[in-house]
Amino acid sequence: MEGRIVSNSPVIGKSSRKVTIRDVARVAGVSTATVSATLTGSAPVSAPLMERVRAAVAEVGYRPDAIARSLRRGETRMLGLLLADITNPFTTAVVHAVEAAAHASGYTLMLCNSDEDPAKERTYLDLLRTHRADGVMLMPVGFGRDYGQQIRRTLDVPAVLVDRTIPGLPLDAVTVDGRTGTREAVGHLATLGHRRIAILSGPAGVSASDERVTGYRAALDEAGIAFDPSLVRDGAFRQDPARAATLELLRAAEPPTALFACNNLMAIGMMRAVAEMGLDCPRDLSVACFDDFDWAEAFQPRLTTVAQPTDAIGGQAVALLLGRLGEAAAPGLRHIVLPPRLIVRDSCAPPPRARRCA
Amino acid sequence: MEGRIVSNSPVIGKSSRKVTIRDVARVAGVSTATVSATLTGSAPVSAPLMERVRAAVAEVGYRPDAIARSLRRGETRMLGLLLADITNPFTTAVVHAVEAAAHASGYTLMLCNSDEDPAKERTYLDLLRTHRADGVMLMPVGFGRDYGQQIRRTLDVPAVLVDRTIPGLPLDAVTVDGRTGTREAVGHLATLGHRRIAILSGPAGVSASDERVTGYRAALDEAGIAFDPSLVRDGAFRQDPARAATLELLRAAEPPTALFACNNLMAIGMMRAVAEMGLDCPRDLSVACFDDFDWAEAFQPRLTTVAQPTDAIGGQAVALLLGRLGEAAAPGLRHIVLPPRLIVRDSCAPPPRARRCA
DNA sequence: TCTTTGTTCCGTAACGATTAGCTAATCGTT
DNA sequence: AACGATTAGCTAATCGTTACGGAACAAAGA
Repeated sequence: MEGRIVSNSPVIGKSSRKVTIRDVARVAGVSTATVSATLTGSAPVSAPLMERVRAAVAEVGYRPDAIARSLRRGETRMLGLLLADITNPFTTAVVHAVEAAAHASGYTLMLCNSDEDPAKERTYLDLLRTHRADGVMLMPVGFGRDYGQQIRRTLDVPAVLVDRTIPGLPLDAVTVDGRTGTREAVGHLATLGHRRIAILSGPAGVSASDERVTGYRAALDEAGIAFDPSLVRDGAFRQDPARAATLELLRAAEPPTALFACNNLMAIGMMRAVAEMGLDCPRDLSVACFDDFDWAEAFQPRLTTVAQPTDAIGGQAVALLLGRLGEAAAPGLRHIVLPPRLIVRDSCAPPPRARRCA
Repeated sequence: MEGRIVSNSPVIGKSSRKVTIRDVARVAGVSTATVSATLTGSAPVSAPLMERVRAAVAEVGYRPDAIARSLRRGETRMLGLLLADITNPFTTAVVHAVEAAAHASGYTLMLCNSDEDPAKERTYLDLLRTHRADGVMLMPVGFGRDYGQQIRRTLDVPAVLVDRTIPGLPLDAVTVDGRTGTREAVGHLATLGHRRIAILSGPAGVSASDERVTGYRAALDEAGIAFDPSLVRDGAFRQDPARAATLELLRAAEPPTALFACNNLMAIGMMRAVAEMGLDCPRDLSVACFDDFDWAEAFQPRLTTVAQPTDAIGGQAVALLLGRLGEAAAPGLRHIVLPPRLIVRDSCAPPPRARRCA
């Protein structure tokens, strides 16, 4: 006979046979109903039987099967977490809070990353439906009227939008006040004396970007600075486009003296461009951005940022979603808007009048 | 009658009634077996019937229920992803690759974050068992002999260790060659003329840390530099301990002229300390670290780093795990060791002899 | 005409847990 | 002692899907 089996089974693999509730019942000498009752507490069980059941559970090494339970109960205790970009530190900070809150409430997360691709997002929305997630937290990537409608059609469970809202999509949402945050940061620049302040925006139509641009214009108005459309550049919330846009801005005939990036990725692209141009910050140019980094304290220039309350965002998102899961679902839509916080560091200074004098 | 129902149902909620395969079968005038066969292709179905089934599926808006399918088939097409720290950019880069690979193979991820807590890790291991994940990818947080045994007991499906190995835990693994990476980086510092090179290590006993310290000593040997234990400080792979350790090192009687941090978090802590001491890098002090950052090009000092191939790590981890899932599980253990890459930037320079002369 | 060989398709028994519905048994109360 | 009320535990149906064994029927060979 060929094909001997060498008995070195070092690799942990699938176990021999599934231990079911029936095995426990048999060993304990009770019915499966009683085992279930002791384990879930759904019905009263006498102390001695409980003891026998627990002993039997330990003896046979029984773990209840969540799949079977989900099928029967009609709930999975799983939440979909559909992200636009898991690589983004802002996202991961939120995810961290979401995970903690969900875990504390006995929910597990299904990780979905759309990679900024609306098609992949829809695929995942479908997947979450088939896998019967009890609810979904969504950082949407698309925009436009049709987009909202399509999500609406695919969605079939309670959902919460995180970071962005979608017009015409009636869902609970948790966002931060991008208008105020940007207004304060740009106001800070204006106060320092800057008159030509450029902004790197995200895609037009995305709420998080639009709000921030609105805040920018508000700050300009307050400072009595005329709005110059050529100082608003779309950096698509991504690093490379932001870098390119910054280079264009800085090479223009009349370059800005200050730059504001609407998110962290664009801030990196912006700073690369600044470094490439050989400019010293904040001497030659002042910069600031939305989103904070934990390394902002450690590298030069120490960036002035608008920090988002990522813990609160994640926690509130889970709270909102779990609120919808119970029977007593409040009727109206809920939109929680959290305040950002301006952190002033070293990257902003008065504009270089010296250059003009020289 | 009190309690009118106001017909403003703006919130998307649970749908009315579940559409099952039976509904499709009824509408198409076939058996549920035939519907299943057409949808999964598990058995031959004639063209006309297929057509009718497909039409019926579209008509009633049927989505197969993955929970029921999992129960019946005994596989969930879910993979557990048990992370030590989702906030770490290295981790998220790997997760990004893992997600892409898993998604491409039709698997969904269950996101678990142990937050560097062995107890939470075990809780999640249990949970993954309960939820019947088909396999697990694990970035372990503990160490020591007992630790491996405990994981072994809890684990019940194929698993792959990522980034770290555990002695006595016979599992497939994907890691990078930390020894070579560190040896090259520290060698680079030695070549520049540094003799007192300090290293911030992770916890002793963690493979990723031990390897890197080994590489450090190898580089010292090659350069003919005597090993000085006081130049090895445990930064626990975390930011604050690394900052504290760096301050101690720099305030010592005979401070090092170069610093190497064994991971990204410690690099940040290290740089904070350097900034706090008012030292200019690389003039006063040279620094380098394991792990690369995408903002390393954008801020000062532009850090010299040892970049890990995160895409490959994630991709290989999934490949290894999926390989174990099929019937034809290869007998032996597999351990894939990937090469890191030294990226030389501006943070290393010859040591400041000037200081000694002055 | 009567097998034989193939094809489709259907009925139905799992998968493993929960729970509605039921049967006894126990306990006070009158 | 009889009665309802309460309780503990059991049986069996159920969740939605897949896969096994066989039925029905057509084509082909004897």
